[in-house]
Amino acid sequence: MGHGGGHLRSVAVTIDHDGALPVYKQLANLLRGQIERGELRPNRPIPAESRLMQIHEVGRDTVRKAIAILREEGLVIAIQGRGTFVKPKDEAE
Amino acid sequence: MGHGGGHLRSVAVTIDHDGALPVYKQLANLLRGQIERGELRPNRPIPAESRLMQIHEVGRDTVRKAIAILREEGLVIAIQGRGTFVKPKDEAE
DNA sequence: AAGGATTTGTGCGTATGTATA
DNA sequence: CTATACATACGCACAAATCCT
Repeated sequence: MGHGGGHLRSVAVTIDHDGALPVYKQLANLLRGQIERGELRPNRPIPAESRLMQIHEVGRDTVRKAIAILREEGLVIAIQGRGTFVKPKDEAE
Repeated sequence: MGHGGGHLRSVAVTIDHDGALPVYKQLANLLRGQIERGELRPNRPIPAESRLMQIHEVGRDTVRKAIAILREEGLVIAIQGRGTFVKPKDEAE
């Protein structure tokens, strides 16, 4: 289950500014993929907003909207002054 | 109870999306009433744009257009990074 | 204890795109 | 074509919490 197919599928690793999907949704999908593949590990911080802005060349508003999606999905938790951390799978809401 | 019954109150407290007046003008009227009745007090901030969006279920552009009217009327002053504040009555332009 | 750097939280300023009446 | 309304996107500024020196 999860996001579907277990076989190879092309997961976007770059942001398409002219794509059909809004940039913040693309970024959310990108980060979700990194979490699901373990590239961003549980209880570890994801890159800071300023880093994500640099890496993907987007504004802070876009970064925060993307992270907001992951927060609503319960995938990450943001802590003021510390960072945004990947939740372990068994984390209760 | 709820919204104050059906008294002869000419001041709208809700937004009518199908009303004759544009939503942003309705919202401006609503906020102006709250200021004049002292529900929004001088030198105090009015609810943030994001709050007004949630409360009245309108978009940001609509909120900003409403506030723009109050600014032109000299009722409030918006300060970037801080908020939008009710001007005291004796405030000079 | 004090100060600075980092990071998230909040809020306004502005511009553009899309849809509708 | 214009006015209204919402969504997206970037920028700037300040507050609050945390961390480090």
